[in-house]
Amino acid sequence: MNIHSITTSSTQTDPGNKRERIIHATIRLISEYGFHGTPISMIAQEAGVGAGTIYRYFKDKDTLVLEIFTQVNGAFKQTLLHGYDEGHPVRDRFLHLCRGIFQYGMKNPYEFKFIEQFYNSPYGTTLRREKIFCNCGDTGQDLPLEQVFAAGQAQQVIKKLPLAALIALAIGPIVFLVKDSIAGLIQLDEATINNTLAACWDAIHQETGADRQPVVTPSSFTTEEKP
Amino acid sequence: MNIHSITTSSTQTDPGNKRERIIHATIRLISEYGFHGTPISMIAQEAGVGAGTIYRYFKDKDTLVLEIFTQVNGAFKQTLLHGYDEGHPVRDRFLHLCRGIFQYGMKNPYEFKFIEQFYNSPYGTTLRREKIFCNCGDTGQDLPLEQVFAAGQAQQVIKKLPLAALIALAIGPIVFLVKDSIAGLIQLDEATINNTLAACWDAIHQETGADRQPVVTPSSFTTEEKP
DNA sequence: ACAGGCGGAATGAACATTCATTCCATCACA
DNA sequence: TGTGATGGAATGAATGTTCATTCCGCCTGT
Repeated sequence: MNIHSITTSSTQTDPGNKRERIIHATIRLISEYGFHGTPISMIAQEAGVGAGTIYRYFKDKDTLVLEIFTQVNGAFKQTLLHGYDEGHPVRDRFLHLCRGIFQYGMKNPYEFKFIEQFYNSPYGTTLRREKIFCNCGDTGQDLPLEQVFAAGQAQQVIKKLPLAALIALAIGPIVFLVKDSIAGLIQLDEATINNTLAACWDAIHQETGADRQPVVTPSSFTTEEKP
Repeated sequence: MNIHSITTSSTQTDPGNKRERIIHATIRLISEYGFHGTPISMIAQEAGVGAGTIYRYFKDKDTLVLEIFTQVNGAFKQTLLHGYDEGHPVRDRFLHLCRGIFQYGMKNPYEFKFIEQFYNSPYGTTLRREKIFCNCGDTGQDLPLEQVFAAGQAQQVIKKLPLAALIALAIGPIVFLVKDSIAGLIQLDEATINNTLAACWDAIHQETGADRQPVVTPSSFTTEEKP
């Protein structure tokens, strides 16, 4: 295949980039066909390696997928934190995270769908359950979304809803939209994205008397002013 | 394909019940393990029939699943229309439909997840794409959600966002929350459900001077919600 | 007695995993 | 520098398993 090239460091690390190729092939195929829908043979072909080679890098199919998930999920979370500033207002932090999810999905469609697939598999469900019921064993790498919600509730700018509901309201629409976009069902321009993210904020936003929209107040409705 | 419809008076045996059992077993298992993750043998065992019997009622596995999807999806849509009144205000109609999705998911978790699985499979994606690009071949059975959105936009009570975005904002959180609930990760009380649905409305709601709508009952017109 | 529904063993295709073999860069030695 | 030895990496045919589908003898209702 390759001529002498960069054979400098001898036989150690993955000359042909094979591990990388296997990983990418797996992500791409599983994101489309799911775990049981993508045989090892298909992965090998897509990666341009022999089937046996995969087992040189990964113990078995389960391990392969689990390892990829850990890596991809970690990178994803890392991406979200880029440019994230805890000092910013709650709304800004919220929008930053939501936009991050959005952009990650648009830029990494295969990884995004791979993560989705994983979370919706029995294994992913188990994992999520364990994460909730015993908060142990994690690096505290959790999405800072929870903290934003807590802060927002303390400031009374975010509705008093259970965490799960807030997460659903924030992330649900984004996942939905990104999937449609990836599938080629829609084309999103910048304005639509911004407006949709703002709408996610509207969903969780707790209105207070202080920040009511600066619009006309119908006098007929304001007869009672807090007796 | 066809089963002679039980030749006249067959008051006994088990003719209809078996088909039913096969269908339910398929829904339950596929909702959990996905299409490729549930072998025919597993379905047969769960249904309490021989593997061969399944082929007496369905041509092959694909047909089985497709037929079930058509049936379940139809019943689901039908459920949503129960008690639906086109004459009601936009917000009421919207909440009716959203609540319908929610309740259907809570009452029929296996069917709900089955539909999900199907829509997320390559076949489901193709189907959705066709549905969008050529609006042909359907019984006009579409979710009336689109009509609610159109009406709401005409009345300027719903944001001017692309249909896909509105759908994502409305349905995304519900699907998310129902899945969590089915997985046993959360327990939802009536108030939380109501508030979450209201939040979905907030997401798509276009504020005008005429309405401020904190969740409130008609009896008390207090616009302030703070104790 | 018999027509046809039924269960489940039979069948061949497809799958995950293994393994004997090939390949090739490096190196010892002349 | 040339030559052959060495060992890890790569491969795909081989292996045992599981799958979807078919087939056949049993059994039940009439």
